[in-house]
Amino acid sequence: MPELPEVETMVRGIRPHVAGRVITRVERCRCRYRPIDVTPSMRQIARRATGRTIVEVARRAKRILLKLDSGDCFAIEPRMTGLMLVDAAPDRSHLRIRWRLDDGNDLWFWDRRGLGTLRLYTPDEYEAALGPDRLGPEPLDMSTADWKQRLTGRSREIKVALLDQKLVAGIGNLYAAEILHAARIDPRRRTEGLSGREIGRIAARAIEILNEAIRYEGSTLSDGTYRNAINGEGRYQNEHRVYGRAGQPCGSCGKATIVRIVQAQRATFYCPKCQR
DNA sequence: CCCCAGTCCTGCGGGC
DNA sequence: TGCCCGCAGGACTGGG
Repeated sequence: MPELPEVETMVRGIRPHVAGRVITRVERCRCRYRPIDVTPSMRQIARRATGRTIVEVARRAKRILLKLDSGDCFAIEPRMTGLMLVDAAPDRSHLRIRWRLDDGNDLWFWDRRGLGTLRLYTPDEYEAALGPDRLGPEPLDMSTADWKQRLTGRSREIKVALLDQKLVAGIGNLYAAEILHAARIDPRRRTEGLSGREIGRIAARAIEILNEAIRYEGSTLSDGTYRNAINGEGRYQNEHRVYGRAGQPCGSCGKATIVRIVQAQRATFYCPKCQR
C-alpha cells in the first residue's frame, strides 16, 4: 500500500533514470484486465507528452510527478497496488502504462488491482487538483504549530484525522498506526481533547517515522506487492511496532498485547498499555 | 458537521 | 485437496 515513504522511494529510484530524458512514446499496455483510470484520453496524453523532456521527478502526497518541459505534469497515483519501475516489474501481466525514453529504457506503471490512476495536468489543473485547497501540507514540512492549527475546529478520532488528506497529505493506514504508537496516543482519542504536548509528539514522531521508513525503502507486506523502482523489496516491515501485529506482544512495553480494532472501516492496531 | 456504507479491483489465505 | 468468502484500504460518493 504505497504511502508517503513508498512513493518517495519510487521517486528516488526512478529519478536518475528518468530526469532529463525525452519521452519518445507513451502507451497503454495490452492487459487482460480492466484499463486503469486515465485523464485526459491516452490519445491526448500521447500527443502532449511525446517528444517532451522530463525536467523534474517529484512527489506530492502519495503521487509521483513527472514534470515536462511544456509545463504539463504527469501525476501517477498508485493507490493500493501501483508501482513505478524502470526496466523491471513483478510480472508482465499487470503492466499498465509504458513510457519509452530516448536512451532506450522503459518507465513502467504496474498495478495488480488496477485502482491506480494516471493524470496529465496543465499547471492550472495541477493547482486545482493537488493545490493547498484540495490537499493538505506534507507532514515532513509541518511544525507543531501547523498541526495544532489544522487539528482545531473539528473533533474526530485522531487516527481517522491522520487519514484525511485535506488535513495532512501522504499518511495512510500503516503509518498512521505506527506514528500514533510512537507518539503514545490512543488512536480513539478525539482531536479536540489532545494537549499541545501530545500534538507536539505527533508532529515530531510523524517526521521521525516517515523518514526512517524512507531510509528503509518502505514496507513490503506479506502479499509482496510493494517494490522499489528496480523490483526490490522494502525493509521497513521488519520495524513495524503495531501494524499487522495483533495478538503479539508490544515491542515497546513487552507486556501488553497489540489490539486490532476497526475505525472508519479500516483496521487500526495499537498497544493498550503504551497508547493512552 | 460527523459518520457510515458502498464503489472500483485482484490475489491471497483462512476455514470448512 | 479444493473451493468460497472475507479481507486488504487508496480515494471518492451519496445518504442519514
